[in-house]
Amino acid sequence: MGKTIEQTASLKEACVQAAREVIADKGVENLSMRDVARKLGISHQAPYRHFESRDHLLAEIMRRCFVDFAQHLDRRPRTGDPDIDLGAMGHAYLDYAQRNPLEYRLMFGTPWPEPADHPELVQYAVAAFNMLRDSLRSMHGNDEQSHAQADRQAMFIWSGLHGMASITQANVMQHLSLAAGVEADLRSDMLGRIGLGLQWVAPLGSGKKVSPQPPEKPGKSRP
Amino acid sequence: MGKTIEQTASLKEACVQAAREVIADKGVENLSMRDVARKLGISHQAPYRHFESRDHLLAEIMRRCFVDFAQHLDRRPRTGDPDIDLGAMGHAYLDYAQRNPLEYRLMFGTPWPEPADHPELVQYAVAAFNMLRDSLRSMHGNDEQSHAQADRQAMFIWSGLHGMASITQANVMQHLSLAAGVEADLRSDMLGRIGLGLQWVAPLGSGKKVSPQPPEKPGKSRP
DNA sequence: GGATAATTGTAGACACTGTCAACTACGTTG
DNA sequence: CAACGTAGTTGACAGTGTCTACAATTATCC
Repeated sequence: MGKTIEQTASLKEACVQAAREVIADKGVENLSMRDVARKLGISHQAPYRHFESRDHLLAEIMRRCFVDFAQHLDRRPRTGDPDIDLGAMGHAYLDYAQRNPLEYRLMFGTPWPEPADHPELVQYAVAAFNMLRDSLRSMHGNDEQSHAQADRQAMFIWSGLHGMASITQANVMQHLSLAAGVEADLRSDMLGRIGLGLQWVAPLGSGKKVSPQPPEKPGKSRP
Repeated sequence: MGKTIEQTASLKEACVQAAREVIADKGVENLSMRDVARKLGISHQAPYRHFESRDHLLAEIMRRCFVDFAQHLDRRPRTGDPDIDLGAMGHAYLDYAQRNPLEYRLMFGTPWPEPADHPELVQYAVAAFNMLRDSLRSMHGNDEQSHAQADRQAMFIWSGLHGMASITQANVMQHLSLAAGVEADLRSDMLGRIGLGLQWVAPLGSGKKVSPQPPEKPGKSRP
């Protein structure tokens, strides 16, 4: 049987597409090479001509997700004000996670294959992170100290956003019986708190110990 | 062949133990019912007398992890000062994740089985979350407004901690070429920022929109 | 052009998985 | 003693990833 696919040259492309469809309705863990082969009407070994293994196929899909993700972050509206633009980036991050749950899960919720075997994947993932880091670095000086501060902020932001995104996707909040209205305004609240947390600087005499309670006097949080 | 296991009554227990060992050296995704059966020298179907399916075995293991985890959080040192004790809880959380990476991954990084089929799992997971929530609620009033504020703080803390824990476990930081010293003090820094973020209260006239940049005047973060 | 080599796809096997069904051994209870 | 429920065994079945051997097609080089 010869070529049931239109584009004979792009079976590789077709595999990726088919795999994404399979993932979409059966989940990542239930994606099988034989599924994509069946879906394309080709032999179960054909995909192996284009992808060394199931992991390599998955890695390619993940890589593309990171490209999409970075583009999504980059295409956010910009005002010129670094603070507001940073907030918009956080918004864009959570937006992507909410609108592309499968892709987000794939990138950040699936156990990664051995990084050494998939250097391109790592490279594109780092590129996505660098969008956040560069954004922050541009708001500080150019010395080592400022870079460190920007990186700390980047890790803080990423942690908060990723944590919220993955908790949201786990559909676990419905079991927590949260107080009324909390779930509805969660995103705004989280972004606000993250913004405030960016202000943190380690106490002066901090060799090892850093007291976890904040300095003094802000809002009427504790009535 | 009769009973190669000492305690004949506790084959169920032995299965759980064997499964945890398999997970420990082959990873969750590579845990197989037949593996645990082999490890115990019993037939491949014997475990099915005690666990309806692989998912049910996994759910039982996860449930126990949540028990351990809650105990670990509960046994943290206490000073009586709610702020400091809360900080210690964050510390304990990250500590558990760092010292029990397999268990943490199992609870928070593995796709959950259908919650409806495993109500006990959900129940124990919620109990762990409630330790954090109750801790926060005890620092506020008893009205609905205060409860909502506590729940928002709980979600914020959990997001930050979980985000950091899972990023750390993913071993991805080594690829980010972070500025010197950032990775070393990351935990203190994160806890400090989370503590500061707890102070956030939504701007007064906030119907839907909340500006993401913080109010005014805190530390010398931006030189 | 024609021989040669590389690429692409197929077919069959192997070892592995989860799980269903039928079977055996045994302690309890009527 | 007979009936029965329980725990464990054995054997199947439909899946899986991937190895190997094979055929067909296409590109390359003299």
